[in-house]
Amino acid sequence: MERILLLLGLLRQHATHGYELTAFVEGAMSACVDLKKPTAYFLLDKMAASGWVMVQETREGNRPPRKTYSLTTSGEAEFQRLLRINLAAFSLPKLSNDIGIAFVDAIDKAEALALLQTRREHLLTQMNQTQHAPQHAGSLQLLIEHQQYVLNSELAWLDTVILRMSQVAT
Amino acid sequence: MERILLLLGLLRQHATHGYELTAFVEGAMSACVDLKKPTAYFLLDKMAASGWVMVQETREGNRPPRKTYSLTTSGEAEFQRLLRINLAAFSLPKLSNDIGIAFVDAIDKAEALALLQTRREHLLTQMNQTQHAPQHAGSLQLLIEHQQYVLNSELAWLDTVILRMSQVAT
DNA sequence: TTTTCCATGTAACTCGTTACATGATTTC
DNA sequence: GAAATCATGTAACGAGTTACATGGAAAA
Repeated sequence: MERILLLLGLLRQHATHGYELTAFVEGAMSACVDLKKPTAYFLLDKMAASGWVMVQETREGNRPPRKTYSLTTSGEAEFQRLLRINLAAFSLPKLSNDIGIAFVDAIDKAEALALLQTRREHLLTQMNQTQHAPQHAGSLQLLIEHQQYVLNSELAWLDTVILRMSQVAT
Repeated sequence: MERILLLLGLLRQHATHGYELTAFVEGAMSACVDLKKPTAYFLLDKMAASGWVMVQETREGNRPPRKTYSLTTSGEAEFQRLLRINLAAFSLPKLSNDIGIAFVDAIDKAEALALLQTRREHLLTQMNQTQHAPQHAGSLQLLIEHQQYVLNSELAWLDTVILRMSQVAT
């Protein structure tokens, strides 16, 4: 549902074909969005079948033909509907990645600290990637800002855990 | 994989049957973990087939028989393996719930602010539930603390977005 | 000349959920 | 007497991923 909203929102800004769409999502938005090519093509088909987008095939020379999608009136309506639902809702993804944290005390303190340092480096790598992400127009940029904000706060939390742990007796 | 780690970790603390396990997870841990009964039963079967747990059936009177699971040596080894992988890794769930944020500017400022207020209330409700969650032993408690920390930081972020938006011209 | 890019898809698979089935037993 | 609790599962479904297929064109 978020993915449909995303595709409708992007197509609303300007009509494009699937390849360009997925290239943009997997490129410039890869830091905060996960949408693979087959899923995108599948959803675009579905959206066309639902009448939310119009398809127009174009062929430039001998290149593989493009299917250019553009929002219909009912597509705009669906976008507005999904947008309202999404903005009003809030749900944290449970069971994210820290089940391990719940059982840290099952292993040696020194090794646990080393593992958490590795985790910390992965986090830093992701922060780095996010900072090198290209600038976006308007509220699209909020997505990236949020991602950066979350990574920052996760780093702060991890550091308090590491600190607490290194102070406690083995 | 996180779910297997969770089940192994809980069974390591003390052997139980599926019903009690799922009752605990869906009750005391419901704030930070999502694991439904059928999934749990399915995974317990799988874990037994993999030799990570031993099954012992007991029947009390005319009650439905219980299958009590207890960790084997290879189960403990698998737990240790998964724990190390999980602690060292880090990955944020992408496309969480704020695709809508990316398209806020597609709707009227006043309505957007109202929708975000609704979102804020959902957030507060979740914070409330988390604060009423029972205390856990040892590092299990860290899971809940993290959840509370994340909710707090999400609230702070949402408030900056609301503030920024209410200051900007329509 | 081999790799990468363009452009679209299909098929098989994994993982998890929802809804349902069963049947005795305690609680209201 | 009806509803909730105990205790385990099955079947159908949905959403998304990976791996693969195709085939020309541009770049290295």
